Amino acid sequence: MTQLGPGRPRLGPRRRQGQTPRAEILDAAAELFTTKGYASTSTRGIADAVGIRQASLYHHFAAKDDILDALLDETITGPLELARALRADPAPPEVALYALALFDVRQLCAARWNLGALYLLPELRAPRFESFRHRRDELRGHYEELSGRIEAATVPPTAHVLPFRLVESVINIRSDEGAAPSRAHQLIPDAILHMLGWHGDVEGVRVAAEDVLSRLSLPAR
Amino acid sequence: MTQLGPGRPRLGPRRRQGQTPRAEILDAAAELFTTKGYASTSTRGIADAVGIRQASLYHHFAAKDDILDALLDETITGPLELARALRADPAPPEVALYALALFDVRQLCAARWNLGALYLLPELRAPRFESFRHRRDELRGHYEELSGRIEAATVPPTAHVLPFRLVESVINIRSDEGAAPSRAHQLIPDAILHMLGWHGDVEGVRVAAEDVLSRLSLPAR
DNA sequence: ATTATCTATAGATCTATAGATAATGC
DNA sequence: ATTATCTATAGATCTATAGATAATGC
Repeated sequence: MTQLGPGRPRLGPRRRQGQTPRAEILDAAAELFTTKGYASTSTRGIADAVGIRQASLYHHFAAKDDILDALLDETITGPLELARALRADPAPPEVALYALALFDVRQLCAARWNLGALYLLPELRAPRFESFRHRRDELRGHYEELSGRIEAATVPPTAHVLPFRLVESVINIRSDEGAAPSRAHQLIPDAILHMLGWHGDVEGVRVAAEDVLSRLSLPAR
Repeated sequence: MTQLGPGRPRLGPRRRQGQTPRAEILDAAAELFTTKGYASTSTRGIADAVGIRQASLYHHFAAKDDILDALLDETITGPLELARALRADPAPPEVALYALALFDVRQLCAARWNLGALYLLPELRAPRFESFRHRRDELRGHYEELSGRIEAATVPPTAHVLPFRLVESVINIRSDEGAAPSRAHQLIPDAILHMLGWHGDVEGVRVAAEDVLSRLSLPAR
């Protein structure tokens, strides 16, 4: 075992991705929370997956729910900041919506674990996670606002709630099929425009959306 | 307290919908599982919600997971049987898909609790629920098969995975907004056809789909 | 006799804390 | 001195079983 810094050595080898113990714990918790759920995952289970003792977790996180909160925070920050930036941007709504969906889908697909599945955990209704819920509600609001600004008389106005849901579906697809379809990056944003009854030049919107993303220097991670 | 049959009387009054103790337990469990999750709901919590002692649950269900399994079964049976019946039906694919989505959305919206949320519980990955997962996979397959049969060259073939996901989105909408949009019954099936690039007479498809549903005598419950 | 409840409890967790220990770094 | 781990354990659960009890029904 290579000793990398101060502190008593671990009994076993490192098993997890991540430079710091904190990152190792988050990686293990992400896998377990997304596959077994939050309450079904014990702190002992996380510690075993990391290769440390159960009590050692508490040197890095004060409580189990702080681990989940850190994961949620990590996942919502990117899309939420992009959505805020897009609101101040002159891009037309179909381009802004396309860019937001594209970025969001890319992040959901690229993550090592299916972190989006954390959003669907019933435990998030607990007061502890209220602040996360507010941030997610804000993101949802941005989607609905952009969707509502797209002119398409063929579709009823209630349809503006659906684009956000179509992006979310990437989570369920990954969850059921192990991975999202390889073309999801185009598929979902395209489907959003079709669904809203928008029949302009989708190809052109895609190019413009990529432009906006690089201009806002928020490339998908 | 009205004594309705044999057995030692309860200490407290009846609090739940349902004619039988079994139905009362399922009603309470549905509320708790959908709002707090499966693992976060204790058998004591269910018993308290019913108004009986924790141990009394075990007269009606051999184990906690049998309660969840009964709820899952109740919810998947309707749409799955409809999907099987539609496969043997001469209706064109856009009508069959519309009918299936309409029925499914209606059931998801009409249920007293948001039972669809049970489908998304991470605990369902456990071997215990394999048989339910198979039935759900079959339903998903029916959606994809029907979607693939709809001719619409404007959309890539991968899009056939999305109609099922758009129906599922009713679950998330109910979960986030307390209720589905009042027009969801039309909104989602219509959006599915638009999304697939199908530009025929949606009005006519809707009428035909209602016809198919009454012909198969599976009105939405 | 059968049924549905009750009381009591075993045994297995699970989270979090207290305090010891073994490294590094100043 | 600081850090990251370890051992040990308290106290609070939680699921499921054993066996008693109080109704109805034959």
